[in-house]
Amino acid sequence: MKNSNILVEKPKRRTESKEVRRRQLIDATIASIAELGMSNTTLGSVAKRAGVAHGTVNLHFPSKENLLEETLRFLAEQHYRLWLEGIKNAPNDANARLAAIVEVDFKLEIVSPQKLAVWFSFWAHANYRPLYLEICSQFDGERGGEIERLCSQINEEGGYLLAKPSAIAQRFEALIDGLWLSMLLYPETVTRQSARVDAFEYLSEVFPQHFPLQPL
Amino acid sequence: MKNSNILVEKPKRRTESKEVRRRQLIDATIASIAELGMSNTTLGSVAKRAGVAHGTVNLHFPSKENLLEETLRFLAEQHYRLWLEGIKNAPNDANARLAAIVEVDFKLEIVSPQKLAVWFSFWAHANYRPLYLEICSQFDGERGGEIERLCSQINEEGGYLLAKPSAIAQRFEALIDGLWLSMLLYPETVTRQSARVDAFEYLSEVFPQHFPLQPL
Amino acid sequence: MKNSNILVEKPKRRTESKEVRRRQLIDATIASIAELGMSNTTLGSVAKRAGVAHGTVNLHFPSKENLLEETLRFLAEQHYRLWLEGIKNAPNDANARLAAIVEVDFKLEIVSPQKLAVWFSFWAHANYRPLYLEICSQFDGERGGEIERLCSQINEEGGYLLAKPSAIAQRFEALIDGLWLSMLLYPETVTRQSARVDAFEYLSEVFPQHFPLQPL
Amino acid sequence: MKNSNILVEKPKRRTESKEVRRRQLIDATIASIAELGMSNTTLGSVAKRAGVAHGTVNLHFPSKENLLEETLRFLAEQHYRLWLEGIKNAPNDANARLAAIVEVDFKLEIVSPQKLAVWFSFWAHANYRPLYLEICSQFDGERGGEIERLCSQINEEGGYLLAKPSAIAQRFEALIDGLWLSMLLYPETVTRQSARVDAFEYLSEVFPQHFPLQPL
DNA sequence: CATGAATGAGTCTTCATTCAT
DNA sequence: AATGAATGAAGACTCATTCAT
Repeated sequence: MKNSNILVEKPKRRTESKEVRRRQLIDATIASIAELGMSNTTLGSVAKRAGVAHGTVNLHFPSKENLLEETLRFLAEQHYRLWLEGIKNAPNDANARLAAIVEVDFKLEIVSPQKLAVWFSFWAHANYRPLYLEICSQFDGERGGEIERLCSQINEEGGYLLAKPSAIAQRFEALIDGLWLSMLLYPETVTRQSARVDAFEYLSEVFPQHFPLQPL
Repeated sequence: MKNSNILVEKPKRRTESKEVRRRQLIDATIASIAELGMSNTTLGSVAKRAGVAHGTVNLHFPSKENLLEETLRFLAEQHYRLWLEGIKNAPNDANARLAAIVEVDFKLEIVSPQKLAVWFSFWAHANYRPLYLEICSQFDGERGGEIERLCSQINEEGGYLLAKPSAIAQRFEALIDGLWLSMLLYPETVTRQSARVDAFEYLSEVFPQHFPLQPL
Repeated sequence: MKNSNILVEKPKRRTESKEVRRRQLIDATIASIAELGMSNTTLGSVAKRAGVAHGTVNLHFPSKENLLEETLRFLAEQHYRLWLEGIKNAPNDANARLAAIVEVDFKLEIVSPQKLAVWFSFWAHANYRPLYLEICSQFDGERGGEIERLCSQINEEGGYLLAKPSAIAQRFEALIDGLWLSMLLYPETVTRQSARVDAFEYLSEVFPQHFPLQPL
Repeated sequence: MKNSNILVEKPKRRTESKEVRRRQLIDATIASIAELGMSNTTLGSVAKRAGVAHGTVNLHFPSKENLLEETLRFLAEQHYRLWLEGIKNAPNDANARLAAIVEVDFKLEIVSPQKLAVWFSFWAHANYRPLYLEICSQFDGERGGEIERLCSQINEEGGYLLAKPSAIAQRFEALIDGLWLSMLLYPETVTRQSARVDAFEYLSEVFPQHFPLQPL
């Protein structure tokens, strides 16, 4: 009935606008969490930033909790999407792919000050909101696996004789997380650029041939 | 100014029991934040865990905000105290001192699951609670400076020819933070022991002579 | 004034479908009140049961209050209509007419579980929604008058020597209401049939010659 | 500790005052339901009538639903208490006891206009709030059993030859409920006194020797 | 010192009503 | 006529803080 006429665009437009509104609200949520913190983020603060009325948030998200979940999911999916794109477009050698991963991890869309704040807010709640962890973990696993694979390959190629590429990979991931934290806490001294360089320098330390030190 | 030395506690109260009660409430706060998250931590949840009545919390801390600050201060102080002790007791060579610092950073008293959760909760709020940052930053600065100094010295001693010991130092700190996050999020796979080893392996990578790889 | 004859519906609308839709919504209202209670009945719950969109209810009824009024009016009218029909079709003797009234009062269309629930919901609000009472009272008065007249006549015919037929009539009406309540509260033990028998037994008690006890 | 000194009255006073407050809030709930109806009764309307602040209601009752339940329980218990007292103080013959039951059922404490409104509000919700029914049913069952027993006894004593005393009893209970409804809907014409007389007249009709008609 | 009753501001959520499509 | 997105007022409930005991 409603969609019997395939040429009718209305239903689609409605749906679209609904998606737009959801996205708008998620953006507002990110802004609010970044600005006020998760504890001080209220449906009011979100609605205000989205420029809509109070009740509109609950119209699109059944509950505040659901809004937060969807916000995290959005961040996770965005990271995943850019990550896929990054490794797809990278040359097919291991170090180029690893580099591509790093580049994504320090793209503005991923680690804007706002989004950093949101990521850490969610992580701070991971213990008692298992769903938060779940939302991230699929991608995290996939990414971790890929990094490990790449490290293994590079290790072999270079004959670096390092015992456990898996340890290097894990350490590398931890390093990036730590750099993210530094960027969050000390944005004046640790910038996106400096952190990115830092990450690459780590790769230079462990895989000197594949990642020759950039002369600054 | 007001907080010229943020980590130094107010002069000792008259009654000892008052101090005891304060400590009890801070412990309860840590437990509550770890268990319920910061957003769900209420004076009620703290009082319950401390086994005292509702109003007692406000008797010892003028406000909830102050309780949180004092809790963070307690954690920061504890870390500072153990850190001081660690480097005081360490042999006087640079790598021993650096190792001592790592040991402290993975002591149970510092990175128990509870305390990890609390640390990240505070960091997640650092952006809009500048005081939180302030409380940490004095110690963080001192520790960072020391690490940098030690790295420089080791670098010189070993003739590692790495361009910037300061970068190594920063990267090292970031790595530790990242390991903390891994311990928080994936306590099953990243334990205190494994994370500690990871940190030392990093030192082995950059200062192989000073930190020879431990054969497992 | 405005409601000089409260039970008479507004003049027929232009479109037939409008009337149909109104009836559909009233049925949905009855279903919703029966299922969820009056407090939990929302325009949403009504729309859902009617299978229409949210805003459609307000298209046909200016307000929720008006919808409720019209629903009550519908019930009252329906009772009135069946009552008129019942006494019209009854033989012309008093006891047959009284019996006819009882039969109507226990017809499924009048005392279905759903409708019972709705009746009592409205009565529970009669105190502060005078209009509800008004809607019922015209019919109630007429019916009460008729019952009293019939009782008087029967009383005279039978020479029962009961002081006040008016009291008998009132008592009889109260009994029926009470039986309705029993049917509402204990549908398992008090059924339409058993309640009907009960009502007739009462008539047997007071007018034994006119209503001889039915041997079961 | 707290109660070590048996002479200390404080703890008791506290408890007492808590009970007093609860009662106060239940009274306010009854007043509000009677005045505004159940749907329009809010925690605010209750708090206002009790002369306390908004949050105080939730301090003593975990939820609005619980407040309503406790209110119903209070009414049911009050009825039960007066009923027990009534039959305890009555002479030991069946008709006196039956009369006592009627007297209780029309006592002002039981059928004040306010309380009538509340009773019917609860009954109107009985279908989807099974707990409401549960709260009433224990007493209702006990009372019903007693009435039936008394009717049986009276029937035997009088040799009334009425087939089923149980039916008479049920009818009697229904009649009282119906009279309550009349009192609720038409307080001007059906008063406590008139309804009480009505009930007794019914008994005169079925048990003429035991309940001779009162000459008015 | 400690208690816990009371307060009332703040938050989430629901929902009647409006209105653009 | 019908839809359903948007609104915002109102309600239930929470909780930091106060204060009498």
